[in-house]
Amino acid sequence: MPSDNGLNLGLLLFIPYRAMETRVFAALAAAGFDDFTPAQARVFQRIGPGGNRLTELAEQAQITKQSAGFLVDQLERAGYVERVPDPTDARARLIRIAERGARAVPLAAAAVAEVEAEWTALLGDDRTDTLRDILTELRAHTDPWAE
Amino acid sequence: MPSDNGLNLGLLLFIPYRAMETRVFAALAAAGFDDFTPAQARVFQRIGPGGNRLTELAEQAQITKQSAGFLVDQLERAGYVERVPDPTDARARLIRIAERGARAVPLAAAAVAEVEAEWTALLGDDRTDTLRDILTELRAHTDPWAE
DNA sequence: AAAGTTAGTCAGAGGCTCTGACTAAAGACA
DNA sequence: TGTCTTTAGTCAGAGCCTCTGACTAACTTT
Repeated sequence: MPSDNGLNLGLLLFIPYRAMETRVFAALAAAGFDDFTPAQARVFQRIGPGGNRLTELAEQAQITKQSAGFLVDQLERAGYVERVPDPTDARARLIRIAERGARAVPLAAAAVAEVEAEWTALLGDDRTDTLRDILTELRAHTDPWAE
Repeated sequence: MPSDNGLNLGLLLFIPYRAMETRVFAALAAAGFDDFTPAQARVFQRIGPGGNRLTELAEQAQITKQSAGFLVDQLERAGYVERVPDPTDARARLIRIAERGARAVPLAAAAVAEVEAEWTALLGDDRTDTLRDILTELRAHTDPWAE
């Protein structure tokens, strides 16, 4: 599906995304956080400071709540997240980052920062800022979850 | 894994990528090409004009050759690709786009173009060009397959 | 000619995601 | 209040995807 000018933007977006994911994974695995999968991480990544309901995580990750539940079960068993009752709704529970998860987060953030720094060294400050701006703008258009 | 300035670049790249993929899928499904999966498409997408060996497709898609073989089997059964002997190596076969696949390609390209046009309308010509330039530069750094 | 490498397949296991059906709690409303 | 509808989440089952390990056949190197 080429465009008139090189690869299509979809694939062009995917390639660095994949590179980032691989790097963050490798960094976490090297630090002993090797007992989770990419699919679990994609859910984990969406958990906000106050916790989220399963349905929210499912919608944001664009998977069914059954799939999200399956992944959260595993994250919970591995100690990355915990489920606590939602005080405002007895049907729901909030999924929160648990102790082991909280230890992984700064390592992941550091790995992200490292990759971003590499990219900035390559592109320069201005173009990196521009990239972030453009992607943020695109997000507002393509992601119903943009704040 | 937030950065100091909004979402991390990984997620920011992923969101529009996903949007593009979803749109292309929907367009193909609407035209009757609904008998293939995202995983199959990610392999199909890498097939070049002269065909490719299974191992090449596997490496580019970053999956094992067993997985690639599994997906190509299905694409072949559905008529999207065909395997022909590689004249230069009797062990290998070239995977080429077959008749049904060839009919899908222009539809996919049109869907990509439509989404890119939407994005251009949003961002403007200059910023779209800039985005493509930056991503192409990033690709050279993150993708061993960059030509 | 022998040894090592490469292309691809077979077999088996486990992980991911889906659809459909279900329970329980919440919200709407007469 | 009591009923109806919606929403949060789970259970069950099926199919798809991906991996590791082991293997065959053909090519390359020595």
